[in-house]
Amino acid sequence: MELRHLRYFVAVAETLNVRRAAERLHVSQPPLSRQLRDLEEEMGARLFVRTKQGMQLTEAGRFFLKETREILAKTQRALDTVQSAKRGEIGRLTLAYDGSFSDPRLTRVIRQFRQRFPAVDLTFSEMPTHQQIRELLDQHIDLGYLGLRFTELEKELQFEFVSNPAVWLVLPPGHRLARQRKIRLPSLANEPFVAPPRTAFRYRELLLQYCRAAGFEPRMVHESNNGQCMLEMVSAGMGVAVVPESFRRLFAIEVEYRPLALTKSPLEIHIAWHRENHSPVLRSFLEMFREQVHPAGERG
Amino acid sequence: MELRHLRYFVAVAETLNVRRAAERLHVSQPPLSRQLRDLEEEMGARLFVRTKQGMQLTEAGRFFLKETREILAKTQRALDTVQSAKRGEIGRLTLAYDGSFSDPRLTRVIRQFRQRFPAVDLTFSEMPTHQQIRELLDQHIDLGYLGLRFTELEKELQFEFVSNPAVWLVLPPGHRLARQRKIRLPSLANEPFVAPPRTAFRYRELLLQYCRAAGFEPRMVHESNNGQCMLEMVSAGMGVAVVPESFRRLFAIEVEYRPLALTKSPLEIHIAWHRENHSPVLRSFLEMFREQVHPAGERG
DNA sequence: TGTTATGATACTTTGCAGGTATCACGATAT
DNA sequence: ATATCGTGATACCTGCAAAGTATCATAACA
Repeated sequence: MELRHLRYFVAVAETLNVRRAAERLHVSQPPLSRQLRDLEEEMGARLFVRTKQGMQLTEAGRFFLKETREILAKTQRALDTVQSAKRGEIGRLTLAYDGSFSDPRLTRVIRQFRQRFPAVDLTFSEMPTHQQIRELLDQHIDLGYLGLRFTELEKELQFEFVSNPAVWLVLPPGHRLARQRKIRLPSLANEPFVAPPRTAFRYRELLLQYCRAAGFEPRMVHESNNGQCMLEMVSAGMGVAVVPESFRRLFAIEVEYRPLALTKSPLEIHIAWHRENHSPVLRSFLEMFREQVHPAGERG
Repeated sequence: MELRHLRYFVAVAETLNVRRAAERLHVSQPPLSRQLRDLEEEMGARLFVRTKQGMQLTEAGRFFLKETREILAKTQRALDTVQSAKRGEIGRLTLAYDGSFSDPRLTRVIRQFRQRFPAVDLTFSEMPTHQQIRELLDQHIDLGYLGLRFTELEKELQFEFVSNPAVWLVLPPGHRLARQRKIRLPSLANEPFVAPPRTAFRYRELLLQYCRAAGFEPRMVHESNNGQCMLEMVSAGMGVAVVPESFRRLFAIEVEYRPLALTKSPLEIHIAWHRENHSPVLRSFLEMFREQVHPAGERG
């Protein structure tokens, strides 16, 4: 039995007239008669009684009609579902972000996405950059939001630049440099630095490079475990630190923020996904994210 | 799209291996590959990603698999339903009985049938014989339970003899004939007869024939509208009547019943159905009814 | 480096859906 | 009565597409 048989059966059951049904189906009458007969033979039951004028459904036929209509409707829905899935309006999306680089644009996109595609099961979790890389490679998450670029290292991943968030100098309250409004790197030559967490080793490397370019080797002290910890240490007077601007919003810790005069921020926010991840849901999300980050008028 | 595509898709989705799926489907591998490709092309979406080792479902594929399984299960159920309907285990059955010939065997069969085929929507209603004939001819009811035979008249109907219920003479209380235990027809030559209802004209005709055969023309008085009315009239002393034995159970009216010595009862209970009614439910009912009326050991 | 698995492709065969012509039969009109 | 129309069924032909055979490209694996 094929769907063709069901489609033909419904047409005849609805018109109770083989010729008109054939017309509606855009076939000639004899093949339709034949298919009907085949269908009846296959299930070993009459679905119609052939009377003088037209056909009449049998008891079995009436039941079959009801179920057949449901089957055909269900196949139509299945096709629609696939279309939706294809357009990325359905499915699952797992994304991660590095809390140190919290970006209101990201949460805004997520909110929008939830609204536009309510059928998508969207989960996201906080995760440091280095862990995101691992999870992306294992295809455990669909999209990462990373504080640094790893392009050269990870050929299996696709990176897309988002922004260069500024970095700020953080001073203990009342620090002598706090009197200046803007501070240049060389002024920090003799300051102890609160080191970024070991996990953010690439950021640390970049900081070192900048300092060396400014002509000094920074003295790293009291390595911290996370952003909050870094600020606590600075607040306690253990040293100065250089942190992403997002920290100002994230932590309510009593420290002084000062702009740092740098030719270019060491930070590069990227989103990243696995090259072999062709999920249409991901594509939909990327589209929406790009629109948020580079609104239509702002391009080129 | 045909069910074939769905069956093939499920097999491949379950094995994630085209060759093994082909084996399971008893086809060779290339046609299966081709059908899969056709299916994907038709809905313009990839259902599988072809990787090094075997196939992997896409997001769309996973959704489609779920719905496809439901569709296939539903078609199976539809086929089963038709089989049940064919065996008369499902459907509708409308039957009527003439209350004047109420028969405990009929209600017993109905009770049994309800139990055995709970999925059958069984309705039955009281209806005088002549009306049943009309409704049978119009195919408004499936089965009638009639007090008289109409075989010669109604070629479109199929009759089946059930029984010859006895008729009883009904006398007003204290009537002179009530002293005899059994009464022969000629004794009634001079009695006024309470006539059966006009609708039961065939019964009336038969009664007349019997009386004429006994050598007298009965004097019919006070034509009644129904059985109850007949007995009321007899009870009021307006005359005598000849009624089916079921009246003794049906009506609690103060009259005297006496056996009537007749060579053969004028009553012939038949069941009847339309010749073109091939409803399997009807056939199931008939089978059960016959078993009740002529139990297995009693035949031949 | 051969062997064995994977799925895809090229080509042939064949089964069957669909087409045309026609029949049998009944209803209806003439 | 007879012709005409409408019903579905049947016989037969055609063509397409599903299924089969043989083979390839590729990757995993021994």
